[in-house]
Amino acid sequence: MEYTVQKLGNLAGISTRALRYYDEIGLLKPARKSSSGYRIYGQPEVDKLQQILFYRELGLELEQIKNIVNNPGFNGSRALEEHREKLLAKRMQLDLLIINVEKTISAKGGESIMADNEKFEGFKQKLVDDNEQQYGREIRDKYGDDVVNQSNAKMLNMSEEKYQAFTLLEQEVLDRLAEAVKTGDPSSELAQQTAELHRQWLGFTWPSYSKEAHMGLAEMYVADERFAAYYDKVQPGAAQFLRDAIAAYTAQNQ
Amino acid sequence: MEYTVQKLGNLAGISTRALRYYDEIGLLKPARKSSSGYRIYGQPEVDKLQQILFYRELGLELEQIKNIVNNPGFNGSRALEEHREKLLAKRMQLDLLIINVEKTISAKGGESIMADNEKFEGFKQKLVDDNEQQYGREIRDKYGDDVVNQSNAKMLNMSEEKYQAFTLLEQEVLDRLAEAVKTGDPSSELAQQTAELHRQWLGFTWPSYSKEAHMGLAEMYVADERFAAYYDKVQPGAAQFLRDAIAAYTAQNQ
DNA sequence: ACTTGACCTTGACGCAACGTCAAGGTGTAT
DNA sequence: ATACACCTTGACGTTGCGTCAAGGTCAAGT
Repeated sequence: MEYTVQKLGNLAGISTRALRYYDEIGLLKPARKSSSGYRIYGQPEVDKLQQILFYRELGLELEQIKNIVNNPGFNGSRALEEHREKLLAKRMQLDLLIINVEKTISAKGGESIMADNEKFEGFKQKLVDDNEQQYGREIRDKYGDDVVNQSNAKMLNMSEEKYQAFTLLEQEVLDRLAEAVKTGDPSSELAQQTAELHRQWLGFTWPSYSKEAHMGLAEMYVADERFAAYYDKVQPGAAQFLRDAIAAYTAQNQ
Repeated sequence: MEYTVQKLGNLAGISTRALRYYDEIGLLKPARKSSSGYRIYGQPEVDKLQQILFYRELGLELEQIKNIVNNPGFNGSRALEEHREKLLAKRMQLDLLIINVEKTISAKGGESIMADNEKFEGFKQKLVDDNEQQYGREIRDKYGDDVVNQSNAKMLNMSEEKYQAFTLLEQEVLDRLAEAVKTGDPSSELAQQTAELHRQWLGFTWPSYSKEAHMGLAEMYVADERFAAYYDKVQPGAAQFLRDAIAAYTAQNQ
């Protein structure tokens, strides 16, 4: 089946202007031009447009999309698998915002206290995630990790060194957590070290620290299974354990 | 606590440039200016910025956001409730895309057939949803439904009359489904009428119809509980029933 | 007091991704 | 031939900043 700009635009839900623009920039060329000059698109273009729309949804710039889909080595199936992963990640990021708004509602109702930095939970993560979507895989493969890390660091207004320390500390939290969980005791030395490391990690993105906010975040980790999953990859029950460790940590440092 | 542009920008994950721009357009004015001309923000501005970021996340233009948050009647708590609703809707819309990519992967693997129009499921819904976020509540309240419906119709490249018919038919499907489900028989006259109405509804957005695609969509309705919920609001089990009705309908019209 | 580096200001240019409009050609049904 | 929907190219304009320049301010260290 063949499509002119309006048919294809209707099919996909984009404007004819966008299709002409995509032609102009070399992102999506029509299969051919009719004798009267009309753009005629075919099946391969339909499939390619689908890919383009997924990439666009994930926040990539058109020039980037162009470089990806027009690469001779482009693999449509593999790309689809990646879209899926990234859409799931985007969904999780959206979940962060939903939880944020729910917490803010709760705080507004006087049921809890919310620190200023908590009010922006999710938005900053979105920065890094969006940056990762845009530059992550392709650029890492091509230029190595530094370019992306620099960009992520910039997003969070950190030096590259600081960002590296940030990500290393995150890994250390996970590693220490894995060990601590084996003790089965959230107030054990290892568990308290984990909580302290976690606190240090928070220091990178929080302008100020409070035990309440720390505890609030820990509660969030277990309040929703989607976030518990991040820590439970270390060990089932690790998110709960970390919450308890933080509870002990914040109570002890009162 | 008070913040200068960089502190507030770091807190919220936005650039100093954005904050200055927001000041410039009157969206977010600082609490005061220091003797040296520095912008100084306080607690009310922090809360307001959070609201702005939620609206921005939901796709509203800054001018629109400005009109909303600077309205003397603006109610922060009510706004937060609305953010929550809309974020959940956005999440559902994202789920559509995830299911689409999963179906495309399946089709690529030869496990199923996928029509061209199915490849863009979710993207077109995104158009209407985004439009609704931008213009829905406030404009409907202010000017009535027609302005938004016109805009939605334009999004889907329909006349206003066609869009009205489209939305009315959608309601009719739900109404007929409610009745049909009471028969308990997916091949009953009522159930088959429902499936026929559903097919007509699809005719508004699909350039071509196929039984396979129809069946595929019906499977989607029950494959994921998040979408089943849309039909199950009629009656628990209605999504399943509709799927079965469509199965009978497409088998019978073979 | 002076220096240094981080942070602040205003002003201005430029960009991505189109939306909109104008002028004129094409296809199809009546 | 007419009418209407759709096509083309060309061009201007918009939104929301990113980036840069020039110069002022703040705070800690010497």
